[in-house]
Amino acid sequence: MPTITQKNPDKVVDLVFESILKNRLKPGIKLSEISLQEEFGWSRAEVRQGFDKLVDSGVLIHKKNQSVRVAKPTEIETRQIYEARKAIENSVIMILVQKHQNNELDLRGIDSLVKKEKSLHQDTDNAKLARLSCDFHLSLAELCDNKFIVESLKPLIPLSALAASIYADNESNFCSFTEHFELIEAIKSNDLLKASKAINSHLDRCVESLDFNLKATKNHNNSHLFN
Amino acid sequence: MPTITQKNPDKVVDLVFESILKNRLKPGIKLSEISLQEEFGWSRAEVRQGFDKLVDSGVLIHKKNQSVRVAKPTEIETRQIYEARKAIENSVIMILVQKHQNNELDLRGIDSLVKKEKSLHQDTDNAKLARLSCDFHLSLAELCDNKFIVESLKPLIPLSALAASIYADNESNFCSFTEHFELIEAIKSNDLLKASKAINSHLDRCVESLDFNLKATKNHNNSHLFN
DNA sequence: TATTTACATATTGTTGACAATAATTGTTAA
DNA sequence: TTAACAATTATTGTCAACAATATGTAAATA
Repeated sequence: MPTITQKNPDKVVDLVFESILKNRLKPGIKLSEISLQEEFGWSRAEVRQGFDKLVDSGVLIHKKNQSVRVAKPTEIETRQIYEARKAIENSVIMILVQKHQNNELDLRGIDSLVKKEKSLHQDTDNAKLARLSCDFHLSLAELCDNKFIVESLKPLIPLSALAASIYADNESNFCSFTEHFELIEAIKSNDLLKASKAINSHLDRCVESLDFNLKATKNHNNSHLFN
Repeated sequence: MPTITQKNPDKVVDLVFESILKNRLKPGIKLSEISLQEEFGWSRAEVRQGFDKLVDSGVLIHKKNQSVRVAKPTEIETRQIYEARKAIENSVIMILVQKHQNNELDLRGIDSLVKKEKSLHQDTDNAKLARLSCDFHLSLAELCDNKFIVESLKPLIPLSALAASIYADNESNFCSFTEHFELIEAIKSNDLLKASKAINSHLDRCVESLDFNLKATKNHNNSHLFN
């Protein structure tokens, strides 16, 4: 975690991202500028700037003169999101294998992440598990030391979480920690092809495990959105 | 080209992108909110919103209380930019080959783009050629029908142009149209591996053709920034 | 001449006010 | 009761004013 001082609009972005990953902010929920202004003491302009960024990344939807809403990815969009993730993350893994081959890769952070996933899986704490799973994918990207790659992937993670929130009947095994483990093993084995197959099939299985007929059956309440 | 009505902040973004691709806006140039306000009749707030987006994408740099400046990618950043482009564009090409295998790909637009490149190359019109070259890469991405992929790639194109503006001694053959032609041929041959090699080596050669020692030798003037 | 200092100007940062629009509530009539 | 309409409230859209900061200029000093 970088400790650079963060402007309030960026705090808005992080808050919304975080709340989505925690499955507090669900697809379609309305977010008013004033509510955040009052809850966190930020000015309307600052909240608005944060919302603008989130709209740009596709995580929030904005129609003129209406409050922004949390995105509700359609089936087509969900498939596009995962296609884009495969595009980026496959390259991420290729870069990491090459780094590992050159002994330039420190996987200790990732290892401990997977361990945490394993232990939480036994406790069946779904919310935290989903959160860790997202961290896993973003942490891999960050190991590339390439901010452009990280920024490309970043918005796709909360979007995936939103898709899961709509279409995953059982979010616990939606993004499997055993596959994460296998992926790390593939990197450690310095086998490009094996690693490529691991990430692709992992992301493919994430989509396959979704049931796009579940759609509107889930209903959500608006309490305790942010914590 | 979609003809949806565009808000002024987005017009600011497009204007800056366009001016960079035309090589009018060069690395390090200062852009004041007021100048754009006066030149195009937009309000300061609108210009500011556009600038915010451009800062997010890395195309503009913003230090507190100072005017935004056009980014000056360092050597390391330039290599990262192209690494990210390889990540995304390699997947773009893979998707296009698969589409072509299924007869789902209309390459006529791209074909005519490459033809234009060829003819302009004979006229040695550098500015327009560089512009077309950028269009080529973005058009390929758009053929994927995946807005998330397009949005990931989009900011990397003007950043590449800025890098070229600093480090390319001769921008005419910096991004070679013959390689673009070969790339399209590879897609048409339905050969995944050939196409993958074509895009990777093309982007590699773009970086290799740069001279990172040229740096500060070029000086720029500030007239006629936008047209 | 070169450097510093003080002053004046220009630009950005922030906020608040007001207008425009949407969402909600209330009322009436069928 | 329900539907349609009107009135009210709440929220967003826009802009302008002022404060804070940086930049540019010119005088003063060594």
